[in-house]
Amino acid sequence: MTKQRAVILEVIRSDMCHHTAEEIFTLAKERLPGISRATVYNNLKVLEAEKLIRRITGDSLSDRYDNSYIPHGHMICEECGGVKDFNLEGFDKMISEAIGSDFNSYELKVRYLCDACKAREGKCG
Amino acid sequence: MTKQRAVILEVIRSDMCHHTAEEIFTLAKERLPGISRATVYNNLKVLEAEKLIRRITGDSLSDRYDNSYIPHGHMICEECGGVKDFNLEGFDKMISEAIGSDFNSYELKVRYLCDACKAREGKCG
DNA sequence: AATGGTTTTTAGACTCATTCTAAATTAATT
DNA sequence: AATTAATTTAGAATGAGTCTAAAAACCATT
Repeated sequence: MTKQRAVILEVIRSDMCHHTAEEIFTLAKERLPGISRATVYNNLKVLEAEKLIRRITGDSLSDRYDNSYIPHGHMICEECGGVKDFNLEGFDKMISEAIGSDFNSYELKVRYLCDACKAREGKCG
Repeated sequence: MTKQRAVILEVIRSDMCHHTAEEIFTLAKERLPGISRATVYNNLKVLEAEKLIRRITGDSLSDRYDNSYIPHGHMICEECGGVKDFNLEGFDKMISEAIGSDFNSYELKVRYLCDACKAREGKCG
């Protein structure tokens, strides 16, 4: 665990946002001005392999990172792009039965309209 | 519906594979040698907006396309990369309840080890 | 079947996230 | 301290996807 890797992990754990690699790079640079982009990418891979973080793909152009490796759902507002976590009771068992096998992990993204954007619907401005 | 768009749709519907844009481009070119990559990308967007196909993101470097717009799960073998479809009975209702709202669509990917790769595990060669 | 207007296609340039590379640095081990 | 292995760095390279501007196809109306 180098100091670069520690800072990257701290950045990811410092809030509940799902940051992109670029955002993590910017935040890490505030503490380690010399850190390189490649180091961020390298360590994001290492940290995911160590199951300390989880990569979430396909929400935006760039991948994002979740500070928890434990699988859970992501609900994404189609209007504002905001991402929230949610859990599904008994979901693991349900998947195992559906696919007829154990599994290693899953990724679930639900696209919806969040309350704030729903309230704004149809209004001007 | 131009002839380019028709060919692209036929290519996607011609098998149960989840092709990348590049693969679709190559296959479409066999029938329309003059077709351009940009046309493929444009039409994939149009076809998804029309709910005739569905984009699946994050399985590999490039996006893939499903010949059905109806949401369903994808089970992806971590060893060979093979993708299969599967369905979850009553899943829609389960999600609605979990997120406390209606939703527009979802994407579910499960990573596992397929039977063929499981059988190969630990063997040499 | 010519007209004018809109939509689509095309080729290639462009963007941008991510990966690769090779040299330099750091950490770990003897 | 010397040796080896792992990590970091800067920048080049890759490659999926987007953008652009000009040409072509399509459409509705005379």
